[in-house]
Amino acid sequence: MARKPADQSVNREEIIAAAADVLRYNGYDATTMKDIAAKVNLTAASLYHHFKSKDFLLLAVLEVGLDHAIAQIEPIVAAADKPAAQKLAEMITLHIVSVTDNTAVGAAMVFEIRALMNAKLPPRNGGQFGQEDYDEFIKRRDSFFARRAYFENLFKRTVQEGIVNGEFRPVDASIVTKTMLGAQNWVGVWFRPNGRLSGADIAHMMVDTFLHSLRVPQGLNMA
Amino acid sequence: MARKPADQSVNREEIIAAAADVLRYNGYDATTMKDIAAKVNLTAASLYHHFKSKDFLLLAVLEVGLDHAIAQIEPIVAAADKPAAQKLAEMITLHIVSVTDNTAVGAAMVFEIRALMNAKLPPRNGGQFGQEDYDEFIKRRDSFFARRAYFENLFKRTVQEGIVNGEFRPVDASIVTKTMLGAQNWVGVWFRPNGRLSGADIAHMMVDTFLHSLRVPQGLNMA
Amino acid sequence: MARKPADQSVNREEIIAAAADVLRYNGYDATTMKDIAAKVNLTAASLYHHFKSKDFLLLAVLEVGLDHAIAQIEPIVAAADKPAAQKLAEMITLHIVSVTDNTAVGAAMVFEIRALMNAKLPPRNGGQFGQEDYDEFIKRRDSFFARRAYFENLFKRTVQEGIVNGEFRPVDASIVTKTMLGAQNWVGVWFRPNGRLSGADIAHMMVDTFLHSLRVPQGLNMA
Amino acid sequence: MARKPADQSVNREEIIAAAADVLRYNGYDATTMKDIAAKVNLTAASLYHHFKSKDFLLLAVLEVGLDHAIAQIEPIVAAADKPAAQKLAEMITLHIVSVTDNTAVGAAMVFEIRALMNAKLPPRNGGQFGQEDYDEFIKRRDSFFARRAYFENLFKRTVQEGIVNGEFRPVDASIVTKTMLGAQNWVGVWFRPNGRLSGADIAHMMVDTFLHSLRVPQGLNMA
DNA sequence: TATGAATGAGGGTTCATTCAT
DNA sequence: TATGAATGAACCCTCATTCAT
Repeated sequence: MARKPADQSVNREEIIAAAADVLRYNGYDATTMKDIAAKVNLTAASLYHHFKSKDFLLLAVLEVGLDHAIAQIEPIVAAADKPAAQKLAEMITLHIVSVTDNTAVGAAMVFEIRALMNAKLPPRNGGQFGQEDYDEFIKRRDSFFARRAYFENLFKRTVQEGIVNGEFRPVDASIVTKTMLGAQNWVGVWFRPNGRLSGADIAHMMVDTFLHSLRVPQGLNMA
Repeated sequence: MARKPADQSVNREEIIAAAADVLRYNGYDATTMKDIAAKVNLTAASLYHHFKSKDFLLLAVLEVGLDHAIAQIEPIVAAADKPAAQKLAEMITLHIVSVTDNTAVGAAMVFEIRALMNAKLPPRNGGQFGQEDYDEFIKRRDSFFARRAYFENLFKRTVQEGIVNGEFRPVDASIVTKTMLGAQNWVGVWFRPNGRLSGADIAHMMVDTFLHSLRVPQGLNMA
Repeated sequence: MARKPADQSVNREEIIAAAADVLRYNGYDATTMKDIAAKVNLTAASLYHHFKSKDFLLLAVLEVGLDHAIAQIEPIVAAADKPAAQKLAEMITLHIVSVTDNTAVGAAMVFEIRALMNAKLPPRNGGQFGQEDYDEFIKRRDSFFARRAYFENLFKRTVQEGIVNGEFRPVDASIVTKTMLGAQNWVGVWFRPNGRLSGADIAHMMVDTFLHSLRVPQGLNMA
Repeated sequence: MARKPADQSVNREEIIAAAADVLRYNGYDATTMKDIAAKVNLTAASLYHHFKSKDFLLLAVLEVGLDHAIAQIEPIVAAADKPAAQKLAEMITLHIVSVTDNTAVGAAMVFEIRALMNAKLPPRNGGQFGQEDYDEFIKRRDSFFARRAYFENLFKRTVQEGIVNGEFRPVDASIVTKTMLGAQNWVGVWFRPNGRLSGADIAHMMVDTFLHSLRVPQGLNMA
């Protein structure tokens, strides 16, 4: 007994996408390997050809989501000759849209960090899950957290840039960043695809909210 | 042979507090009845004398947390003769401090809503868990969600009040509310008790951020 | 759903006895928790109330078997005023009979040592199987091996005693001991309860074989 | 895309040797097809081009081991004009050295018989594993056990020969044989390649032990 | 021949829950 | 009230085996 019915062979990316979907809605613990497998027409056992364990699969999902998010934001931060306000507007927009449209990003941002932290390896008893696997996991997990901090830092730097520029009021850039990201990530919690507003609509309003808060009132400069 | 050594018998409140603690850090699925019981020096079986099921216990925690949050906020909203800006400042402050200081509130706000939504009762019908229990659960759960919407609405109404007043710019009160609450709830995700800033400090900055965003610039009125 | 039909509650000793039985015939890997549970009218899950894991259960079986074996042999070795030959005769007899009659002893002597050595802890992923459990296991396992060496040493000392006495020929006591124990333990491999010979019969012949080999021929002393 | 890099194609013998190695140290159940395959740089799937199943592979290992053992012993037994004592000495020596030096013999003698007895073929009938395969397995397995009995009998016959000769005391040849073989096989359990004694050393001592036990004391004949 | 992908059948283990005491 | 013992259901994971390539 083996083989798939007939359709194409499934690859890593498809599994990650499927897992991100399920994970986002059910959470790590409530998601079973069977749930994920079903989404790609496989059995749970088959997933183990592609990922060493459920933890590694979670890790892969989060990595993909975070990479996507960073890839979107990074070039904007790097742009020269662009006001911080405009950068921030674009960053917020791209991030919110990522959260609403890309399940992996949503998962990476919102819910499953705790599961990753709590992951109690080494997971397997007597199997082929050895010390190297454990080490790899820890390494990648730490790397994920570092990159996550880096992601947050992209926002913080832009806020600081604006303050130095004189575009923004002098605020605690760290807390303001957490405030913005909190609001943005939280979108992943309440957003409903078929609701009144699209991701772009929401982004537009949040940009307005935060830029209004940060910008130095232009009129007052004259006074 | 049984019963507890000598120290006081455990009551509902203690269990709820213990559960809130564990729940907040580990999440619903990762928390076992044994974990919770251990916190109050009981066995898992004993918890069933106080709560009909794990789901009911979760519900109780969330109800307590939400009640607490509402109790704090409600009187502020009700106050007459107080500018919306001031009301909002007080509301934000109280809520953030609740999230950072009260585990039940933290749990109710941040993480465990999904678990409540996914709760699939009753696990089995062979036992003493009957239709009435099921009905009660559904009723209380729905009531919880309604109250949660009510809680959110308290913020939204205040924003609207400010807009009508002329204190605040005309914004989409709904999205602004979600933005604020997202940022506030997210504090529960990243806050560390012994960090650089206290809950009050954080609250102070967030109040500044959001009021700056909402307020109609006074100076410009003159221009 | 719970409780046992009606009959008595099962205790550790019964489970160990049942496990020893199954283990001895099927070997560790081929024995499932379900097999063992079935022998005592329990489900596999119930075994976990009594033993932390399959490995711990194996350990318990081996400890009981070895303790039994040592308890039988030790007093004989300690006896003063008894010729080494007689001691050895009694020791061999008791040990062989233990092997044939007591499944735990049989298991401890013959087959499951390798399983114990290969036990790949920590076994459980995310469960309540923590570092302490791991440490306890390692400690008890090492202790088991030490006691096993001690058991072997009881035979070796007796052989040496006989050599010093002049009762026995000067031989390599270590290898002779291993020879004897190998032969004796091997009985557990081929012995069939309803065969031609009882454990006592076999013991009698082995005693004859080894004493003949060890004893200094009395007649020759005269020559 | 597949096939092995460039080095020679793997053949049955190599696989059997590799399997014997792994089997001897880990036991049948704890050995996976992947383990064996890895030893010869193949994948588990590839093993099925050489052996119909894991059971057949085990059988092959045991057959090879037993054949080797018999091939060594048989000519000695057949020799005319050689005292039984000398025959036995040579037989014991060759067998012990086989056990210590040849993993297949070690496996065949010591550990894996039980696995062979418990083999429950065929696992599933949906595949290409048909009735013929089943019959072949049973036939070869029975043949193996018969040859194993024959092997034991070679020793027993020599003992009997010595008794008839007058070289040996009248003993229960069957039990004495089992005693000797038990001791010899047990060497496979405790022998460590880099220990104090070589296989030949051990053999020397065991020969001494058993011949001393069996031989009619020469000096006493005179008395 | 060789292999990657897939799977059915378990196996060990956890856990919410029940019930007799 | 409290608990120890018990269990059904489910979960993660492994493994021998198959088959298309």
